[in-house]
Amino acid sequence: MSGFQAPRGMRDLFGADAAAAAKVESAAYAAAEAAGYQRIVLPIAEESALFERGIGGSTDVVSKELYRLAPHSEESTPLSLRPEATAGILRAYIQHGMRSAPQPVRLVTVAPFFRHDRPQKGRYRQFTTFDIEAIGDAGPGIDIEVIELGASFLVALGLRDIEVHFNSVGCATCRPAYAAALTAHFAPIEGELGEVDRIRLRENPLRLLDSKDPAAVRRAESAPALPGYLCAGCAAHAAAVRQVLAAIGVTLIDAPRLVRGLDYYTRSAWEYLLPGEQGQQGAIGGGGRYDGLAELIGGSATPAIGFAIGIDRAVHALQDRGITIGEVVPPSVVVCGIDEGSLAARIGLASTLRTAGISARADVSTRKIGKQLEGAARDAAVAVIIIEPDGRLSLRIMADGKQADPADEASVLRAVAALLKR
RNA sequence: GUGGCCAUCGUUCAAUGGUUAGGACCGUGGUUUGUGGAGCCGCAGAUGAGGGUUCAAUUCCCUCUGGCCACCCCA
Repeated sequence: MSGFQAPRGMRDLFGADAAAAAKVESAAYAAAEAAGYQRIVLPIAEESALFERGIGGSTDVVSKELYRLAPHSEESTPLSLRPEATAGILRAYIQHGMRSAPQPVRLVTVAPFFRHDRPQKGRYRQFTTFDIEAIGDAGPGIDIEVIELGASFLVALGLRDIEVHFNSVGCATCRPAYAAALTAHFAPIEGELGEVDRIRLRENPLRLLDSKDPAAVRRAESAPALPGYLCAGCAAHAAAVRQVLAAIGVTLIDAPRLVRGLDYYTRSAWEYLLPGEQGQQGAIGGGGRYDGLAELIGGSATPAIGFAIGIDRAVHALQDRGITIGEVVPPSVVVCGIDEGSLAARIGLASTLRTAGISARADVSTRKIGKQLEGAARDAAVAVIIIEPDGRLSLRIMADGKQADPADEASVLRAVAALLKR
């Protein structure tokens, strides 16, 4: 068992796992496209500066987890593997002048992303997410559309007990005042805080609300609440989102301490959570509004909103609940032959069947017919076509073992088509 | 990135400081050489890597690699 292994935190997906992931991916595209979102396929790498400026140089995602590519030559611009989708999508929006298209521009992608984090179940260095971005609309209507789209996608997958935790993190005008209030609130106990929390106190006090440190948790209970500090615009926006979602049957759970990890979020911020799941499994996705991001990366002011749902985590959650979403489906017809000379005929006939829209494979072995039938039976084939030494074809129905008398190709093709139609 | 637990055929479990590391599943071949998932009989396949201790290491120690858990972070 020596030799090469897949890199740490990166997996080989095959068999049922690959089938499930593919199914979730196609369900994601179907859900998004049905709602008017168009696919966008982006480079797997971008200029490092895009992520540094867009996501925030002080975030863990950029400061510690970014896969920076070794420069190929002295002139080359530093590139990094994408750790998330939003920055790249907004870059494409700006680059291609999508602001002259009808707004909002609705985009969807299901793609792999890379973060150099310590791997764990549900947390991989290469992971796949389902991303939706709606760019160019300040909401709150589009907020509601996007939040509902993600929630109903997860419910339709079979995760009926998904919870939507919602908060408003304010905007550039109201958040500074709240941050100052939090700093003032936690400052008296600075000495009791851990090192990490002390840094947060200085750099991003909102994160203190997320701390697991007992001292910080206790202090957080009496912390001022964000809603009280929202400006009139943000408060009205959040109220509208809550009200309309309630009206259409999407229950929001208020999460005043929910603070998304990336710096660019404004106003609406939410997470899709599975209650009762341990570790990484619970946080299946999250989203937010990022009205300031376009300007940060050199575009004109453009409001935007989006979410990311982890495909890997969704698959794990489904598997943990015993929900089968995808399985390997072998071809329904196997073409066997009595003697080796029939190989060309076997492969040719299998191809003909496929052209006719029937899934089929040839048995390309030199095994005896009994072994060939055994293989077909294990693949749960519906029918087997046996090429007789004289070139005629026998159709055998696997369910009952009935085998018709040898016939010509045209009539066998008709019989197979009729059989599979039932 | 910090701390902890773990590592035997493809899978799942055994065993052991000392001849050929065992079973089950899976795979593969045979089963009077042209008719199926069973049965029977075969075959193949592992101590993650590198060091060390020892007469002897898969077993003890160290490092690395990888997995999992908590933290962190987030999808």
